[in-house]
Amino acid sequence: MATTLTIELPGEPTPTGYERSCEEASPGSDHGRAIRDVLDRIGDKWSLLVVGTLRRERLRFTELQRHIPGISQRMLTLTLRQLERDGLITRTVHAEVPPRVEYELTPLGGTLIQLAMALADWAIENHPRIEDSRAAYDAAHQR
Amino acid sequence: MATTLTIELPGEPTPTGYERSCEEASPGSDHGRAIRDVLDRIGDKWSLLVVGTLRRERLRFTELQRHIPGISQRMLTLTLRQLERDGLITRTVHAEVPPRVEYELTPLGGTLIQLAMALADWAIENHPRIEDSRAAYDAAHQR
DNA sequence: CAGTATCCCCCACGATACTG
DNA sequence: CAGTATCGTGGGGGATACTG
Repeated sequence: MATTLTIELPGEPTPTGYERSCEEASPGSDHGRAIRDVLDRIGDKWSLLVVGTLRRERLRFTELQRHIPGISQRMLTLTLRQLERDGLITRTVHAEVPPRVEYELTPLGGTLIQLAMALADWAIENHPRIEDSRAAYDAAHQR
Repeated sequence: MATTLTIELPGEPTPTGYERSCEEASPGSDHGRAIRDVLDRIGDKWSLLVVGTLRRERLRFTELQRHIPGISQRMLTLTLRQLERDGLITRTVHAEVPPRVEYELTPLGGTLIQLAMALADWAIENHPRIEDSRAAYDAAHQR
């Protein structure tokens, strides 16, 4: 069983949201705001990592913290709250002592994973080129 | 006329870079660094906008500034320098008076466009859901 | 025209301490 | 266990002025 992701690559101008939003002076437009909102979330330090960690299993607060080395309680809380507010994860409190709270991806959060994977694949494939370019640039411009 | 690119997304564990980097305590690992580097670039305020503006035409400094309302000279310069250092755009100085400097995408920069489009499409398609979720969350948690 | 150079502000994030 | 509350800091980014 495999999912199929289809991307339209316009040979002729079939303007995508991105193209249109670039034309029309991006920020301020509705599309500009949508893109900015999403970029703010995936561009921050922890969101994508949290989503990735939840991709297969529902996890508790402390378990998440163990899976994501370096994250502080504060940032884990904040990140989880934002993801919950945006409808990307759910937070379930079980009425027990001691308290048990579980987080899991929503379907919407699941679709974000596809994006994250495309991003990660591009990053990993092209990072060597980027590093080489940086080295060359630094060599040419240092004094 | 449009080309169709179809990608098989494995339903069974064929770990992608993203998945692997989530497993292995992302930051610190090589993949973690690659992803972070790319995220830092596309997550910032102007890079994606600059790349998008250059997607079809080579442009001069002032032209870029006109196409991207709100960007300051300083931020345009900084953004262009980083993109150039990462090998995503080229900077060509023509020996003329007055000076003429033109920026254009490299092939590597061109591949970034694909990413940007996937991102933008996801953002535009899902933004309504996100906004609804936010409204619901805020209504439920306000005091 | 295509940038530097300064100054300043805000806030994302980290560290630490405390709590229902 | 799963969080708040508080304090402090770095640097991303804006405004403005100046220059080869």
